[in-house]
Amino acid sequence: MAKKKGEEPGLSTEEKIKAAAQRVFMKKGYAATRTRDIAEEADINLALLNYYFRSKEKLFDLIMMEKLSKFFGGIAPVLNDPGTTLEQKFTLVSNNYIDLLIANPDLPLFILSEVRTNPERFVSNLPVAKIIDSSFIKQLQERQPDVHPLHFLMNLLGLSVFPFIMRPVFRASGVMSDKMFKTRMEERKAAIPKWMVAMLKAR
Amino acid sequence: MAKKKGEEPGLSTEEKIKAAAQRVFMKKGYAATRTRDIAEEADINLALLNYYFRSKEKLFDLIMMEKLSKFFGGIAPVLNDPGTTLEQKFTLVSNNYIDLLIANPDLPLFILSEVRTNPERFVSNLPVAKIIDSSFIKQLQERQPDVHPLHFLMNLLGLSVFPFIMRPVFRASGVMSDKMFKTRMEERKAAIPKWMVAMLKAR
DNA sequence: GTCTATAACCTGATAGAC
DNA sequence: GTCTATCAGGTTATAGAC
Repeated sequence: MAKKKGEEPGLSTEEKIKAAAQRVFMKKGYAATRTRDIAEEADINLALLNYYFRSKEKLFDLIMMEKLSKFFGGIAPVLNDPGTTLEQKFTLVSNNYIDLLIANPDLPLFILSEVRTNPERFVSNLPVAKIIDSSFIKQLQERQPDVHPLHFLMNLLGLSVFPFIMRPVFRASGVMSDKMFKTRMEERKAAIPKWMVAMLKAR
Repeated sequence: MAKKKGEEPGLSTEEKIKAAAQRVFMKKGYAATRTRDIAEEADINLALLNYYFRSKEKLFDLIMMEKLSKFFGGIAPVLNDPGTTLEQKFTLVSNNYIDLLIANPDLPLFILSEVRTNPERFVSNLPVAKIIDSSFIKQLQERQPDVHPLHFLMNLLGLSVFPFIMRPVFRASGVMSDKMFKTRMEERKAAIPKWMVAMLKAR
C-alpha cells in the first residue's frame, strides 16, 4: 500500500494539483507525463486539472517558469554586484547553488532536459545575456587577461552544478549513496572557491 | 524546400531508419519522438520501422546502448591504466571527451536526460562502479590525501563535459555562437590538465 | 521488401449531471 | 467545485495485397 504523497490536508485542490504536477513533471519530463499521472498523484479527479489550469501545457509552463527563475534568478544579481570581490563571488555562487541543489537535486537536469527540446521558448526571455558585461566578467579579465573569462564562468558553474547532473548515474551505479553524495556536496562549498583561485593562477 | 537528411544513396533501408532514429531520438528524446517522425526523417514507409526493428522501444534500446558505450566506454580503460601518470590521465580524459563531444555535442544531455527517467534500466549494466578502485582513484589518494578522490573525478568530468550540457542555454541566449563555442572547447583541451594540477595543490 | 489500410489502444480535453 | 461519461484525435503496431 504505497502511501500517496500530496495528501497534506491544508492544501487546496488547486495547490494539490500544482504540487503533484511539479513532482511528476520533474521526475518524468513533459512529454512522458500524462495528465492522468498528475491527477493520480494529486489524488483528485482528472477533470479538475483542466478546470483549474486549462491544459497540460499551461500547467507545465507555469511550473517551468518558476523552476527557471529558481535556477537562473539567483545568479545574475551576484555576478552583477560591483561591490563584491572575485573571491566573494566564487563563494556566493557556489554556496548558493549547492544549498539550492541539495534541497532540489533534480532541478538542473529537469531544466536542461526541457530547455534542450525547446531552447528558444524557455531561454529567450531569460537574463542570461546580461552575464557577458557583468562585473564578474570584468573582474576576471583584469585578474587573468590570458584566459577568456567565460572559461572561469563555465568552471564555476560546472564545479557547482555538474555533480547534481551526474547524480542519477552515481546513484544507480552504486558509486555513491545519497548520504555520501550530500557529504561530498557540503565539502565542495568550502573547496570550490579555493579551486577557483588556484585555477586563476595556474599556468 | 528543406533538404532531407539521411538520403545518402549508399545506405540500406535498415541503415537509413537507424540513422534517422538516432537524429530524432537525440533531438527530441524517447517520449516526444513519434515513429512517424523517424519514418519521415528516413524517407521510408512507416511499416518498415516495425518490420526491421519490431518496435519503437527496441529501436531506441539499440541506439541507447550504442550511445552509452560511446559516452562511458572510453573512460574506464584510461582511468584503470596503471602505466600512466595522474597528469597523463587528466590530459587523456579531457582531450578524449572534448574531441568526442565536439563531434557529438548533444550526446551528454541526451544520455543523462534518458538515464534520469530510467536510471536502473540503463546504468545498472555499465562498468561505472569499477571506477571506485581504479588506478586513477589510487593515484589521487596518494597525491592529495586530504580531499576525497571523487571530488577530482567530478571536477575532471565537470570541466570537460559541463560546457556541452549548458550549450543549448548559451546558444539560445546568444552568449556564445557555435563557432565561438568550439574555439573555447579547443582551448580547454590544454587548459583543463593545468587546472586539475592547480586544484590538486590548492589549499 | 515495401506498400495501404486498419486495428487496438491511449491521451488530452470537455459536456453535463450533481 | 467535483464527478462520470465520453468524444475527437493521435499513436504504435500489424494484416494482407503487391
